[in-house]
Amino acid sequence: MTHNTAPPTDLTFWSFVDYAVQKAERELPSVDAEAMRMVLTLNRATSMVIYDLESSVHRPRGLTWPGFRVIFALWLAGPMEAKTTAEISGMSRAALSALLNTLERDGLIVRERAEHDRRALQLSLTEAGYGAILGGFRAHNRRESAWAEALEPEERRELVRLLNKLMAGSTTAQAKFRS
Amino acid sequence: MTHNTAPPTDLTFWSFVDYAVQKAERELPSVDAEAMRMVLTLNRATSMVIYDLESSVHRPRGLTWPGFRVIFALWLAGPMEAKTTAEISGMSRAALSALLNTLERDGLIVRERAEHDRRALQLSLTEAGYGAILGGFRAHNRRESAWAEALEPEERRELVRLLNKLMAGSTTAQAKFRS
DNA sequence: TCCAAATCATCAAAGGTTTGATTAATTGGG
DNA sequence: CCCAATTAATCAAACCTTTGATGATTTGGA
Repeated sequence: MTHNTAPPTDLTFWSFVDYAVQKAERELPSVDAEAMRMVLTLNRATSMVIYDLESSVHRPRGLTWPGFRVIFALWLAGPMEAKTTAEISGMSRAALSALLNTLERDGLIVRERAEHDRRALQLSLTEAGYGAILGGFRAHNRRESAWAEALEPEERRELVRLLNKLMAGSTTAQAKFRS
Repeated sequence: MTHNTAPPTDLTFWSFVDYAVQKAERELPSVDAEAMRMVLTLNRATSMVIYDLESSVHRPRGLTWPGFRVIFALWLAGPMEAKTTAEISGMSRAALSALLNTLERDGLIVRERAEHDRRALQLSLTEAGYGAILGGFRAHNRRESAWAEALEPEERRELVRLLNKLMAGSTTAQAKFRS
């Protein structure tokens, strides 16, 4: 165990990436440092953006981040089966089930049995749910704009392109997906 | 409410971004579509990568994703105060407090009072914790490599540069940070 | 010196996530 | 036509996160 060299005392959420990559290379020479840096940076950037959106926009309005994602999906892809909602909002069916209890209790969505398949659930927004997403999304999008301003338009497109390419690679990488 | 046009029935986690951006523009003409696309894509890509790492590497080894982050930080930045651990692993002090109960119970870390300030907590890895991170991180880094292969080396560097620029902009954007 | 303000950690309540059952409904091959 | 396999949803237990409150310590200025 090589905990001898004292780490800088002023490590921050930002500066930790550089420090970690260098230290890991010394500790474990076989490490893929560039991959490590990429994943670490991706996580940090996303975590910052989401924390800002959730804490400054959605929580004050009574929604959690996952709650927002579901209402948002229902707003845009309109009444649909719960299975689809889970898929496009990126959560497991079990997680959605639990989340729907809260959203239903708060009067934002309605659960109904699907007609063609009595196992399936049909989800739709209530008027209150529609109102919540309209107001919430405007504020949400203003924060998105503020973040986006950090990059030039061309850089934003390039970032999106690279992220899409990364996601497309998940097949080759044999990534595990949420079921 | 304009839920008239039926959404495609084959929406997936991937394809939802394009659909959502277009629909939002029709629904709310004032929307900043490019910012929306950027944040949506950033979230999806990160969510896929983290889900893969957590479910294929860490959970099978008995660690959660947050648990891994803490052990990882302690491995690289050595014995340190809990406050610093929370900062560099990106969680609130309260969240870390709860998480430490599990890690301590599992014998991976040790909590001690700091000598210079009896309010503070000094955290360090146990031998078991050190063993867990060594094995876990190797597997973790192999998955990171697999993901990184989707991009050319130059593209990986550019992605990191853009993400860092985005984070740097959080100051200008007056983002809210975790306390 | 002394006490109010600041700082560190934990607690409590409400919520969301994961994995691994379990229950209900539908499907498809024999 | 019927039953086994599949599929949709929910449940249960264990965990992590958030916000807000509470208990210790330490600090800094009167």
